[in-house]
Amino acid sequence: MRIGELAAVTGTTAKTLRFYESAGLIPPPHRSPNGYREYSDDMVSRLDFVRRGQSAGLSLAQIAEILHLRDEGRSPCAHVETLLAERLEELDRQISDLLELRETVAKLHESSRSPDSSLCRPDQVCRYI
Amino acid sequence: MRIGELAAVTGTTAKTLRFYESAGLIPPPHRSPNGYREYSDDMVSRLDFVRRGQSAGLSLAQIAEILHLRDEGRSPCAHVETLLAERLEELDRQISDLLELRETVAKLHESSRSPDSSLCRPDQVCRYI
DNA sequence: ATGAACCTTCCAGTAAGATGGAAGGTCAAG
DNA sequence: CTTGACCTTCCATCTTACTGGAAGGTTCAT
Repeated sequence: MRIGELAAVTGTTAKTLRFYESAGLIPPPHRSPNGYREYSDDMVSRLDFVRRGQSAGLSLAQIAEILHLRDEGRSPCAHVETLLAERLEELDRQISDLLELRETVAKLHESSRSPDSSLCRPDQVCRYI
Repeated sequence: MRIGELAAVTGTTAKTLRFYESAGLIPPPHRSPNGYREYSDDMVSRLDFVRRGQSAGLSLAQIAEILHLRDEGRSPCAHVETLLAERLEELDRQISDLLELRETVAKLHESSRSPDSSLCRPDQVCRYI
């Protein structure tokens, strides 16, 4: 199948697939005599894996690592477990950071809703922040 | 005060201050005869405001908007309230997205911890993702 | 007079994941 | 024969908030 069809099947674009190739996520495919990329069917599942990896919050670089392990015939299981554990820790950090920020912003917003603009003095930028 | 001193006082760098000037966050200051930037003391509070705005999760562009309103002599209160409300909505969206993602990743990670590698088949990239 | 510590401008690059466009080749249908 | 839908490469751009470095001017202490 050619790049446009593969893109349609996997819900992405030809542009993105060429980018994925340059990023090492998919191997350079065979070329037809006219120079067109010609993909085999198993690229579909590989790209599905990429999409699932992204849904799991992994970066393309991490997804590429996993794929490369597999390409070398090695089982990526242990590495995947590590990546997922790290991602989980990072998510917990991000979430608690955002919750803290949310509290800060909520307080600022609450105070900004009291329409007591007499307290708004020109010698400061904004009393709410 | 010169740029290095202002940077030290406000906890940033001369490089960043020049960048802030180019981004319209601080006005171009007077220059000494030798061409050095010469800042007045009220730049300190302006930069403190920038830092507080960032702590509230506002972008430099949003902070610049607020400062420009104030620079025009207009009260930014109403605009600030809108910005904070939008930021709060966005934070809620981000947080719930991350919580959802955390659930997904936690499940994947849990299943990846069962060391049943007999299920790891070479014809798929990784059964965990 | 010389070295350190400032300052200046300008240009380039970083992360991440694409996206847009130019200029051109290929192929099938009408 | 031409139109339209594909495909190719390469280069530039987007976002955000800086950061690095080159090449050079200024000031102060020793």
